[in-house]
Amino acid sequence: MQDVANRANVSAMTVSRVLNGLPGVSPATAHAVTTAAEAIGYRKNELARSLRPGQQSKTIALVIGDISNPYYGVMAQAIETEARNAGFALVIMSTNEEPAAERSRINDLLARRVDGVILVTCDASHQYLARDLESGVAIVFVDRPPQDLKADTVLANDRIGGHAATEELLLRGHTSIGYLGDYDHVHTATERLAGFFDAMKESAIEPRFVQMGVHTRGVAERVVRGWLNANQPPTALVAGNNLIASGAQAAVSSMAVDTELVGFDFLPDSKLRIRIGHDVAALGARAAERLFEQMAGVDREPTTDVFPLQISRLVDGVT
Amino acid sequence: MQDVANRANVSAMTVSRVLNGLPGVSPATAHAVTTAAEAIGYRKNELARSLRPGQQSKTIALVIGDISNPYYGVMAQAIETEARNAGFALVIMSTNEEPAAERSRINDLLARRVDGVILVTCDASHQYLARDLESGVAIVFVDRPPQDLKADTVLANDRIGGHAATEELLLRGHTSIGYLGDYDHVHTATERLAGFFDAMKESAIEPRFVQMGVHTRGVAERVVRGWLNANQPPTALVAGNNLIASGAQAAVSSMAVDTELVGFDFLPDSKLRIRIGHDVAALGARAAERLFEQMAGVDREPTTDVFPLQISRLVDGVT
DNA sequence: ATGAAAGCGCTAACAT
DNA sequence: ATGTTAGCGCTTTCAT
Repeated sequence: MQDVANRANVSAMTVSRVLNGLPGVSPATAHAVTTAAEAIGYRKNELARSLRPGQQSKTIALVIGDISNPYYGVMAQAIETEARNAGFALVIMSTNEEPAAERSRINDLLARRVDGVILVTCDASHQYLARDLESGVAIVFVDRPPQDLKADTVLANDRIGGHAATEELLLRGHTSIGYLGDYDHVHTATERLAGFFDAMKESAIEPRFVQMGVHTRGVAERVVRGWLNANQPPTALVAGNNLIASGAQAAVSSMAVDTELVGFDFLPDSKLRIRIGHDVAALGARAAERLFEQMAGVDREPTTDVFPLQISRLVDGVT
Repeated sequence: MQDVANRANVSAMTVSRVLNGLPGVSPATAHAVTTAAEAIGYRKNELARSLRPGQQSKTIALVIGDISNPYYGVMAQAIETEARNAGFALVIMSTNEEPAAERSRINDLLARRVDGVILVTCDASHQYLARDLESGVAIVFVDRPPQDLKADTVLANDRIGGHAATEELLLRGHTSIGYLGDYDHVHTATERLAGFFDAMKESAIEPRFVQMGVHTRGVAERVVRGWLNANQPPTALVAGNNLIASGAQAAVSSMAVDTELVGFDFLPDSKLRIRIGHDVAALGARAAERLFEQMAGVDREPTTDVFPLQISRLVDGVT
C-alpha cells in the first residue's frame, strides 16, 4: 500500500480513502491512486484490515462432514443464498465426518475470526466452544444437536421420522423389517434407529436385521445382499439416509426380489417408492437466520427449531 | 495475548513461544501460560500471524458455481482429501454460476491471501488474474478453461464427448436427435454442443431440437415435454449434464414414450441406460496436484491436462 | 530461559 | 483535501 502511495505521491491514508471509496479526496488524486494501484497490481490485504478492532470479517462458515452428499450440498446452497443476501461470504469446509478434523477446522476458523459458524457436527463434545459462544461468536448447530452445550439448533424430528418410516411398513403387513443406519456417532442415525425400535416395540416384534455404521452406498449394498441371501430374509427395509437408500435399492433390484424399501432423504434420481424426508434447504435457511439473529445481538435463550419429517409415496413415477 | 502474558506474569513473547511449541521455555512457565490461556479462553489470532511477512496461510480455495450439484461435491471432496494430505485447509465457495459473484469471491480470497485457488469458472475473462499469477499466486482452472489467460488447466474432452454421445445415437439408427445444454457461458456446455453439431454434420442431418440455457432439472423436464408433444418429436436426446439428464429422464418416463437418452455426468441414482462421463474425483485430484506443484515453485509453462470421456451402457441395472 | 523493540498493512482519530 | 500518529496481535531479531 505504501508502494501505491509513493507512486501516486500521496500518503497511505489517502490511498486507503480512495480504495474504500471514502469522501474527502479530490478526483485528480483519486485517479492518480487508482492508476498507481493498477500499475503495480496492488491487492488490498484484508487480513490487516480485519486486524483493526471492531472489524467484522463479513464471513460465515459452514462445516459439514461430506460435501459429496447432495443433501449437504443443497443445504449449503441455501445457506450461501441467505449469506449473500445479508452481504456475507460463506466458506464451506468438509471434515470427512472425522471429529478431529472438525475441531481443527473450527479452531482454525475461529482463529481467523469468522463472524459465525454453522455446524453439522460429528463430534461428541462441544464444551470447547462454550467460551467462544460467551464471547459473542455466533454458532448454530444444524441437523445434529450439540452434546454438552446450549446453543441454537435446527433439527428434523428424526426419532419420529424413524418411527413413521417403520410404521408405514408395519401397516403394510411386514413383520420382518431390517434397518440400516450411518455411523453411531451421527445423531440423526441414532435417532432414526431409536424411532425404528420404538415402532417395533409397539408391535412387539423383535428386530432381527439391524446394521449401523453403514456410511457408503457400497457398504449398504453389500449388507443388504447378505441379508437377502439369508434363510429368512427381511421383507422390508428402512434405509437411514439417502446413500444407504441408494445402495439398498441397488441390491434389491439386482436380486430381483420385491423387498419393500423406505428411505430417508432424497437423492435427485432415486427410484424409491416410499421416502421420508424434509426440506433441507429450509433447514439451512433457518440456520442462517438464527445465525444472523445472534450476530445482530438479539439476546435470548438458545432456541431449538424442529422441522417435521414427511413421508411420501411415489406412484408411477409421480409423487 | 497480552492478557495471557499478564496473567502468567511473563512477556507476550514467552506466550507466543509456548503456544507455538518453540523451545527455550521452562516447563514451569509453559504450564503457567497454558493455564492462563485456558482461564481467559484465549484464541490465537491467525490474521495477525499471517500478517507477518513470508507467512503462508496454509489455505487453498475452491470456487465453483453450484455446490448443490453432486458433480462438484465429488470434485470438492477429492480436492479436500488432497489438500488435507498436504497439510492445507480447503475452503469452498459457491457462486451460483454468476460471473460477478465469482469475481467478488476471488478478489476476496486473494485479499485474504489464500495460497492458491482452484476455479471452475463461469466468467468470460480472467485478465484480472494475470498480475496475481505473475506475483506467485497459484491458480488452476478445472472443468472449464480460462479465456484470456495462460494458466494450468484440467479438463475433460467435452467436444469429443458431445460427438461420441451423438454418434452413439446415430449408430442406433436415430435421425431425429434433440440436444439440451446448460448456459451458453458454461464452457463444457458449448463444447458438448459443438460435438453434437460435429456429429450431426457428419451425418448430414439438420438438428431440429436444440435448447441451451437449461440449468435446472425442472426446466429440462419442461422443455422435453414440449418436444415430445410436438408433431414429429425427437426419437432420441442428448442431455448436456447430470441435472438435465435427470429432468429429461423424468419427462420421458412420465410420458411413456421410448425416447432414447444419453446423459453426461453421473448422478448417483440415475436410471440412464447410456451415460457419458469421466472420473470427476480424478479431475479434482489432478487439479490439486497442479496447484501444489505451482506452490512448490516448479517453474514450467502452464499445462493443460485433458481427461478422456467414457461412454457406458447400463444393462439390466448393471454397468 | 526470558524480554524489549520493531514492524507486518491497515485505518480511526486527530491535525494541518 | 490531505497527512501524521498510533496501535490492532503477533513474531523476528537482538539483547539480557
